Amino acid sequence: MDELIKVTQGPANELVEELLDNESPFFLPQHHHDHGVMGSNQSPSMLESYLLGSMGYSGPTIEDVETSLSYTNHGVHSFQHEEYKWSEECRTSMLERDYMNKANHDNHKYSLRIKNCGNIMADDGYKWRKYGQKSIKNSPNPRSYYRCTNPRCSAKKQVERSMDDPDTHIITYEGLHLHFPYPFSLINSNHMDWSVPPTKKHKGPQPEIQYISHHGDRIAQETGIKDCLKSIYPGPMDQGIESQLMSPQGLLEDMVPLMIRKPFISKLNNTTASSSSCASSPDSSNPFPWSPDYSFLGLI
DNA sequence: CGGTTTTGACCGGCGC
DNA sequence: GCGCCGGTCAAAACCG
Repeated sequence: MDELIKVTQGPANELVEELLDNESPFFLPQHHHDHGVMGSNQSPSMLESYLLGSMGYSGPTIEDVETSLSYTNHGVHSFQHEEYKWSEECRTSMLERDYMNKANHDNHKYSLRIKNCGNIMADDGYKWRKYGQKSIKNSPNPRSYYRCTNPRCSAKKQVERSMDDPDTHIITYEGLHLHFPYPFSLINSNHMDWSVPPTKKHKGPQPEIQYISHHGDRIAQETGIKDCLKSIYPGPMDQGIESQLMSPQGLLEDMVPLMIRKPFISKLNNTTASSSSCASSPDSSNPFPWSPDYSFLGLI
């Protein structure tokens, strides 16, 4: 556990190296990686234990989400704001006020109700692979099962339409993401070329999610987010990279993962330098071997 | 051709 | 023990 604490106290680039390293204490072999039963009988990894124990982290609380909502919106466009809109084409895709199903809040499992427009699925910033679909008893809508495409990550989610509102998706997340969302992507090759922004775009129609207020304190809002990103970004933060990070696609800051990550990021912000002694990545030519879409790692 | 989705089979938990 | 139900697997189909 001392090693874990030491890692969190290192500078951001060292932290990333740790995260990239299979031998890192952060990435001890996961329990029940692909065969775990969703539920309470899954023994936590050391990371989870760490989050759960030493840091007093017990999964996202309602307060975390509330705090993150206020953080990401800076009071500029509250969810009660009657003029609040995402865009002309897609106005909702927002977390409803009753986004959290407290009944499912235990065991790192929680549900969100996300209202969409049309068929556009809420993009929470992670890449998911569908691994199953089941029709649910007493429900006309099937439930889809997704796993995070990052092989280091055992996060899962289930998505189904609400019975009472076909525009509302009920998304149940389980497990902790061990990386950042993919839209932060800066590397689109097998080499560490931070200067080349990615050209890959999402498939299909995407909601025009706008993180910048239509009305208010845009600069102040950007500044806060930039500071947050700079504290965890492993490479030089030139203007191009910054614009990528700050692109509308890159910051779905109102969505779930960042809500959960935010308390942890604030801890990273306050860290001081230390060394780490861990080995290199298994494939040093590709720092992100699981997917070119993942540009840098983080913790959720 | 490789990655993703679909879909029926399989499995385990749970209630009766 | 049996049946139901939800979750997962894995082969086939699909797609870019």
